[in-house]
Amino acid sequence: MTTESPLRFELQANDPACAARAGRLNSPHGETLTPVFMPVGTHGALKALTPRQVEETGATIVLANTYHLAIRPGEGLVEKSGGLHGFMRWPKTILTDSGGFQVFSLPGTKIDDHGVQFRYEKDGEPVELTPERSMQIQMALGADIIMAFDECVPFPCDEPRAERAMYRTLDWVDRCQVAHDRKDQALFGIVQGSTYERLRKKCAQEMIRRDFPGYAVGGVSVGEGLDLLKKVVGWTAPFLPEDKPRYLMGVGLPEDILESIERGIDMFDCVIPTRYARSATLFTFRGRIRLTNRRYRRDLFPVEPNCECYTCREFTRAYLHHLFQSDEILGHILASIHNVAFYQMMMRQAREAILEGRYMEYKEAFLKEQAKGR
RNA sequence: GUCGGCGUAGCUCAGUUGGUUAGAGCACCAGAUUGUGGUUCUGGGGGUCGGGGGUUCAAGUCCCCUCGCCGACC
Repeated sequence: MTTESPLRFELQANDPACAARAGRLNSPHGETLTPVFMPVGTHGALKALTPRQVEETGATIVLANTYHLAIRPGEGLVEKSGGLHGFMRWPKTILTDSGGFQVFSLPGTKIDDHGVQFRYEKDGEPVELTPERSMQIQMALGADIIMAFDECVPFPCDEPRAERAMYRTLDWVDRCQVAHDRKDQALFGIVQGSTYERLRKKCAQEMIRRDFPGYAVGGVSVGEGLDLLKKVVGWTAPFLPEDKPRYLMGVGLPEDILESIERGIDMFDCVIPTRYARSATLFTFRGRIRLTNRRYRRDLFPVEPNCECYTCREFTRAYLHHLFQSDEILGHILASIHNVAFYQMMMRQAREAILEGRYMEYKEAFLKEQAKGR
């Protein structure tokens, strides 16, 4: 049985030397070239950026969050506003996360087979999320891609607990499929299994059997580090269907992303470019720089000379240093523009390299250059 | 001129009846941040305790002189 999906994924190229792939992902809101990085706009906004500025970075898909939007402003209002696309005025593709990660990231949650109770809320009412409720919210929000409600365990996690969470995730994904009845949204399944090869493979098999238009690898970016991340991806990605997009959730740093592309991942999201931007940490081909450092006080060069973003075209490091020292909002804006643009540039280059069959060379050169900055 | 109050980190201040190596907040410097609460966390550099003298085993603390600022009164 094949689920009909509003998503079309076309594989364009496989790198001859590794599992890296280039493809095209079409949603009702346009085309996205893969591998792709999706900037995160949890509350229906990429912090510090207008949708126009986000588009100018080259991003064609962004992420928002079920849990946060259900609490405020409530999915009903969003639905009345024309869904997330109308509410936040982002015309391109949107993916919503299910709220599953908040089980891991928010303190004071109570979880059982039925669902999760969040007791942490400081403002707004305490919330309960179940697979059904998560689907209900995500259908109202109206994103093009929505995620199954899963249980994400912390790291480290012993195998029995990881296994219980994995089977609960499988049970919940069945309930998500039953509850999801909108044909203009694609529901992705999420592979869990912590850092255990046996569980990852089992979970991948079970997800594939349920036939989704795309598959995510979840339960990473919880503090496991690059070595384990590579292993987990290596145990999972090769078993996922070739003709469906593969999404590594919550990752990550440039090196995390490049290593995972090599292992066959197509989609990424992470708060790092935007969060780091707000604390003055900017990405360059020579590694990260921290603009608040005194050494940039009189630095009249752009953040990254080879970057064509608005920030790098127009402003010096010294000016950005000054903006951060003065707590000017513009510092956050310009830094966010650059970091998001930098990630998009990195993904374009990776894609080009795959299409030309030289991905490994590209990755090695990129990482070598990054190391020079240290 | 007289009387009173105050001088401790860049800033605002705490410092017990005299008792180890004088503290805090902010600022500054440097790290951390992975399906986001613009946060938060973790380190670090900084002091002739206005200056000088005295009492004492021991003084930021008590005494004397002196300098500066503030207030009140002549």
